Amino acid sequence: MRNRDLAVGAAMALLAKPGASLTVEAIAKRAGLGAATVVRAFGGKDALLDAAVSRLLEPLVQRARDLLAATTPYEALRTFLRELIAFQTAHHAINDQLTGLDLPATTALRAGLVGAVEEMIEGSRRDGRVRADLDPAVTTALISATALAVARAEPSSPGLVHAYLTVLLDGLNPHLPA
Amino acid sequence: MRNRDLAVGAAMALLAKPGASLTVEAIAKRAGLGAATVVRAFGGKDALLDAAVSRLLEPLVQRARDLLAATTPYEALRTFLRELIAFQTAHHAINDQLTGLDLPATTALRAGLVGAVEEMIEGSRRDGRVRADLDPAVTTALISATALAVARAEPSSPGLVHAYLTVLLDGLNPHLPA
Amino acid sequence: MRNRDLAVGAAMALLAKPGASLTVEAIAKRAGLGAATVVRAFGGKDALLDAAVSRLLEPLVQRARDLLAATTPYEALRTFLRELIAFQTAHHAINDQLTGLDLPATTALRAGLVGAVEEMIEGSRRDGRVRADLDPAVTTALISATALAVARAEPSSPGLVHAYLTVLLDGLNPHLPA
Amino acid sequence: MRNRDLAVGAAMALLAKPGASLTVEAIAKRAGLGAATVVRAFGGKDALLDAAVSRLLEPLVQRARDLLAATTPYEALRTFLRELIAFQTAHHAINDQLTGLDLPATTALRAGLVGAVEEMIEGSRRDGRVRADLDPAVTTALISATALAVARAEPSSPGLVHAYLTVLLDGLNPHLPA
DNA sequence: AATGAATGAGGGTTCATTCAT
DNA sequence: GATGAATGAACCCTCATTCAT
Repeated sequence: MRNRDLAVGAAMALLAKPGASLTVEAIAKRAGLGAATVVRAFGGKDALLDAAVSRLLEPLVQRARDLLAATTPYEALRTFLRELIAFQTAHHAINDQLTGLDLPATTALRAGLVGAVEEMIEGSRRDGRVRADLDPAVTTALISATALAVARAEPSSPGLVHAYLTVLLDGLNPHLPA
Repeated sequence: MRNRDLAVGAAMALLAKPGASLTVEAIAKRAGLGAATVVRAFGGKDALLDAAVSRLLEPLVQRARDLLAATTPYEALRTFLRELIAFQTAHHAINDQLTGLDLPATTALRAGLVGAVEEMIEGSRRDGRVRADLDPAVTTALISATALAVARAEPSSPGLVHAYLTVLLDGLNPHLPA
Repeated sequence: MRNRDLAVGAAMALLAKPGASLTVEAIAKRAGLGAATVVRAFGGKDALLDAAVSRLLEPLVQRARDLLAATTPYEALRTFLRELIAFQTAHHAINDQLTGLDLPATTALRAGLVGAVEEMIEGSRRDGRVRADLDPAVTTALISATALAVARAEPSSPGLVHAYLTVLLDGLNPHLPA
Repeated sequence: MRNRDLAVGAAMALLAKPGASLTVEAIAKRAGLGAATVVRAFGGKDALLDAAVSRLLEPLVQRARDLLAATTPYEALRTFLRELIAFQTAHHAINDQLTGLDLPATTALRAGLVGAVEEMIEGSRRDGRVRADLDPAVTTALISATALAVARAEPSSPGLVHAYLTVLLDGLNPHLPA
């Protein structure tokens, strides 16, 4: 099963490379394998990419859960947002060329990630660190969508990320002036 | 040529239809033309889509300029943001299937749009309506990236848009609590 | 639409050639066309072969109907059987490489052909020319299956066909010795 | 080798299963072996299938010889025809997916089978049980071809087999009415 | 000038066969 | 000797582009 790892690794590398063509042949070549080999190892392109994206997402979801367990929801949110953006920045292509594919494991992980963020939001609200006049689910959706976008912005810059975090967290602050 | 208009119109319609296949043939069929005619009229698929997207973007840029001329920068910003999101919502596909294509006119218009937003930001800062601790260019980039993302979020909802505008504008408010 | 005819003709020729490989590329090459052209003209391999086989079967079905109208059922049966075998002989491959394909028009024509033969059988029974102790539908199935087989036998020979017709028709004779 | 037996057994089972995919891998999996092992043991797919089909045909040929030794040629013919059809019915795929393959042993056995049937025919003729106006070799070919076809007919039915045997044997009867 | 028709390039997938372990 | 793994060849299909009419 070393092939699976090679192929997944190659796909992950390509996912991280903006503009890379995600064809089976390109992935196989990068893995030093034949195209037929990677197809056989996974049973189809979708399954291969599902495995690759899942492998990228897994530690991220785990990290979100760890943060929730280790610190306050609001601190978890602040920290995780930074890391989420860094991750997305490092994997530009992860949401570009994947439309139309069937990626069940990836979908499940994404749901897990959204769930973790929602916990952070809800906890922060209970702690009075996040405004209570917005629906938690909507707030979560807002964060997910915008964090992803900031990461994908061209050109990306540390300043942009900082501005995003500042504006977002201030905008979520419950103690706003009238 | 009248055919150019027909083709551009068809492409615009398809761009607005999520999930539509943006093949030359599909565009030509919708335009009531032959595929060869469409290609010949533009010299390639890229040029055709460039024309179509430009035509979609043009009134948007114009609207931004009109708002700047008609009202205060901050009011212009608030109003334009809503309309920008509505536009993106109505043209989901506009940024999905266009990666990797060479669209010079579209790029120029996007720059114009960004420029107009930047003027709004800068004016708002001068008027004390937007915080001054963030770089205007970065703030503009932040708005552009996130507005687009909110529009493309699945599932989109009025609540999400409202939350976005609320959080963003509050986060940009210069009178924040310590 | 001259391409369609060329492609269908090429497919028909290949169908008649025992052992010929019925790939899209082989058909296209024989038609003097590119593989993509024939696929485009029909929308898929199945549709192409359906058209080709249908075109082969059509005159045969028509001939069966004409015979039914022109002469007695029994004469029609005798004549048609000879022609059916000759046809199958000339198109060996017609039933070999077609398993697993979706050929709606062909299926319909085959049903029409079976229906015509059944009419011949039933009429012959009424006229006392075919034994009545066998179910007409079964008799039709028997004739269809065996005629096809005789045609496909390797090596085929006029003697075999004659023997088949003799044995079959004598075996169907209602005036058998005790 | 024990593996040869396993592989041949698996191939035989798959040959009996209509619609089964006769790939090397499918055969190997059913045999509980690796695909490479199966190929290595036989030197190629053709040789494997040749062995499998031969093993299926062998007892059939033996049965034909036994019948010839045990009873009158005509009785042997009648009995064997029934069994031949039953065999073919139970091994639909045996002649479907085998076209184009090189199966020397199978070919030899088929020849042996045809030889046995020919002996039955010739003996029956000598005994006055089968008409003498047809060439024995041709009559044999007729029987072989049609028996196979009846077995493969879709939908198969006991009625069809009975009709076939009735019509064929009556048609071969030497005492026909003028 | 317009287009139906044609196609080369490229994509995903299957499979008999080969090879390193 | 057995096999998981690898692959080249072949297949069907899509699509932007070109060409003859």
